[in-house]
Amino acid sequence: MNSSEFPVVNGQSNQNTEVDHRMNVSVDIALFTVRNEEFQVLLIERGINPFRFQWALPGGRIRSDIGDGETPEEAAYRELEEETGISKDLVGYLEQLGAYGKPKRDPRNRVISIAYFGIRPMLDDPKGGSDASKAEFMPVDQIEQSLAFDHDEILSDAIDRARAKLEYSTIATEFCGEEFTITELRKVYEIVWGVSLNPGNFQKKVLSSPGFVEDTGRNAESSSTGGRPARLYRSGSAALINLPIRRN
Amino acid sequence: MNSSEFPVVNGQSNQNTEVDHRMNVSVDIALFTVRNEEFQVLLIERGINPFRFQWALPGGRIRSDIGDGETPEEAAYRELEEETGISKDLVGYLEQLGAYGKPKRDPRNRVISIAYFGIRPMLDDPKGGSDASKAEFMPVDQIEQSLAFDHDEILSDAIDRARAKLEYSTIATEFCGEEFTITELRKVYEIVWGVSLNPGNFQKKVLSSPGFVEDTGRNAESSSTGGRPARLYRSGSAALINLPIRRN
DNA sequence: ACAACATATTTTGAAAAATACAAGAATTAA
DNA sequence: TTAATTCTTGTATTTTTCAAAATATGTTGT
Repeated sequence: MNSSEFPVVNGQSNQNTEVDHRMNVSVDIALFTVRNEEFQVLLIERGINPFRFQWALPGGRIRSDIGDGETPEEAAYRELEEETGISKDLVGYLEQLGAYGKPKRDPRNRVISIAYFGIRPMLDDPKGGSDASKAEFMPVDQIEQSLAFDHDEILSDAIDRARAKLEYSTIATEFCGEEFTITELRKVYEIVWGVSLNPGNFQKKVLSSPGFVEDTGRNAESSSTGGRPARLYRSGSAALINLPIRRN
Repeated sequence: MNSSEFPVVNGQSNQNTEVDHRMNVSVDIALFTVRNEEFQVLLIERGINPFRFQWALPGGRIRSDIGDGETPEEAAYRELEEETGISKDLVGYLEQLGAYGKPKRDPRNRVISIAYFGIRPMLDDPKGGSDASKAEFMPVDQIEQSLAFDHDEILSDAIDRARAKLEYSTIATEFCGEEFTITELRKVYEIVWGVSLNPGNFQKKVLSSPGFVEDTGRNAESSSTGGRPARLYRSGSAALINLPIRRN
């Protein structure tokens, strides 16, 4: 089946090796948070064509002129800060979603994009990007227009990934602050999944999963609405939970 | 935090746009099978430097000179066939694993690799690649030397992914032929996970998972060693199973 | 040929574990 | 005291595990 009689090796085609197959490689980041009881994602408004004035995921090209060259993950953090002002230490979690490489995904030229999905803890400050570019967290189910490039597809995959990871991992704690109550954690599940969960069962499940959360020994400040003060927990050492939390 | 006062947009850095950041993009494929009661992966022996005579995952560059340009997945199938003679229709399953982009992963120049993980049904024929290059299925736990490039890392991730997917998906059936017995399916789990499972419980779990398998109404040919003839099943319509199969 | 045994698949049953649902107890503000 | 909220407990149901038995065939010995 091989058109050549020579062994073919990785990273080296059997075509004329003078042919330049290089292409642009970019990163795109779907950074999620829970704010205002909503599952939100960070978007920027594009300032130039193509897709000028349309919303897009933050991102940009991986640069080869920084040191020995940057890793895709380094590029993701750099672009996130450049475009939205959110620095690496404000990102609680980042993992690669995958590569998106349809030939025409960028109308200008061939660009392969490595997409990341990340989580930023919910904070009280409602501010978006800190620089001139327009960057905003927007509720994922209230995005009316379609996003630039293939970012609708990337965002859809990222949402699926985020929802799936809640089941069998402890990343839900990344949406919370340093310390949180079980109810706050449950609200993350309820908001991201769009369901309601039985508080008692949820509490039992979380506290019986070894390493999910760690008791701080202190209680949360009692709210102005009364009620028994909730215990404060912090994130535990486990990354995975053996018995999944179900969505129903 | 942004060093520029201009809005920064996706796929377009705020640097001098004349700078060429393009790089080579390749695909690598970890194609698994179960043969000879072993969990095996397809490897090729490299014919040229770097890493000459070392084993590597099959793969190669995405080409931009084919039609409008090929998708990464098309490149994966093409490279697989070119390097090992295994055509697309012999691959039961293929999914993207992720992008690997450490700056020095290829000593010659910057190459981003998009890795795929695939499954080929177990077949009786023991042949490897059909062309001049040396391609062989090798048991994953008997790979002594380290692989070329960062393929050890890619293979390790692919193995993890394959093992994890058995739990909550029906891809185990992709390791089997068109028709199979429950015991054959159980052996896939046992071999890939390296555990032994209770036959009765496994049977109950599989048959009670809607759409996992479909009864053909026929039995397998009785073996020469005696025993009750096993019922023949084929793969069902479901891709996911709600209650996972546990490794224990 | 036929009984007795071996081998392998499939089914059944009971104990244990996990889950869902519901109710109640604890704590504090109003 | 009442209301609101968190935390705990109890019970019925579902799932899972472990073990044994039933089924269906091949092999061996008489």
